[in-house]
Amino acid sequence: MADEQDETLLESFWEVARQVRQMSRQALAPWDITPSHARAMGVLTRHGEIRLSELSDHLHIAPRTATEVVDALQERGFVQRQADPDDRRATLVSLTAEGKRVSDAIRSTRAAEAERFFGTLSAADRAHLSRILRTFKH
Amino acid sequence: MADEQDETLLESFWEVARQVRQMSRQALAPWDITPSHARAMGVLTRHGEIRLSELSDHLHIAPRTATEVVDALQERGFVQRQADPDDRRATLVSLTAEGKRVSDAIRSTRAAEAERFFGTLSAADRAHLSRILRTFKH
DNA sequence: CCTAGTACTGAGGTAACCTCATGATGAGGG
DNA sequence: CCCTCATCATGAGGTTACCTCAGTACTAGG
Repeated sequence: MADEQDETLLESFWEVARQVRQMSRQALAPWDITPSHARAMGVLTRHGEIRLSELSDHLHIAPRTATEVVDALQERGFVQRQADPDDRRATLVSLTAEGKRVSDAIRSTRAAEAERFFGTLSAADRAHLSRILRTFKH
Repeated sequence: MADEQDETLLESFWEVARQVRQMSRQALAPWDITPSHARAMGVLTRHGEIRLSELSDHLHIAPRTATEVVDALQERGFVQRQADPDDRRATLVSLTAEGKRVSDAIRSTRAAEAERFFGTLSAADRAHLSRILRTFKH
């Protein structure tokens, strides 16, 4: 039945997600950075200087958690906090020069790993998968 | 380029995986059980009485972690430990009657949730997705 | 029977999240 | 003008889901 198939679909998805997660972790090992920190840097690369709350929105995490991520990245010298001149409650977060450098390096390595992972798929299947996944866009 | 596309493919995948995880959590809320515990019960449903180490293999987790999962499920009365008569180092884990009952209930609810989630896809797309995901099978 | 390996578990740790409470600030109404 | 209410970040403390390393109990092979 459809139910049966959907459950295995769910399981297959879970399984592949697990592999993706593991791959991601390995790809990031050279920089000794965690996936969630890397994702935060990706958002900062794409959006530039943004508020902490904006960052948490993009990452789909609670603001409090974004604070922790920024703490960690700041400690490593990858991001910096600045007071928002327009709203003294807010703090703006941005990548440092070092952060940009590392973010770019990560980005290209990740792309290579993704290529290796999804490379076994035919171009048609890749397009298909991409289209199907996009239909779930919130 | 392929790189660019693969990176977004990776991101799309991540995004959908996040939704699936969230859905899973919600579907399990009525039983106040966590996804990882539910998965362990699923393995026990499919395989019956097995060793703790076998359980950890099926779940792709360290044996030590399986110990913790079984501890929790045992405390709730869903599984039981028995000494393996053939090897006194080993312990066999199995579902209790209550555990079986709950596992079945979870299974059908999960299937319904999966149907709701993947239901927006056409039958063809579902088949496609299923096939593509299976090609990653370790 | 002695050594090497295997099965589980205690101890302790990490990543990635969460909620709730609090202090500082902004914004709109009276 | 000030008073209330919402919003921003963060301190404190918790949870889930993992991990490694060390130790104890046991099996198996020579």
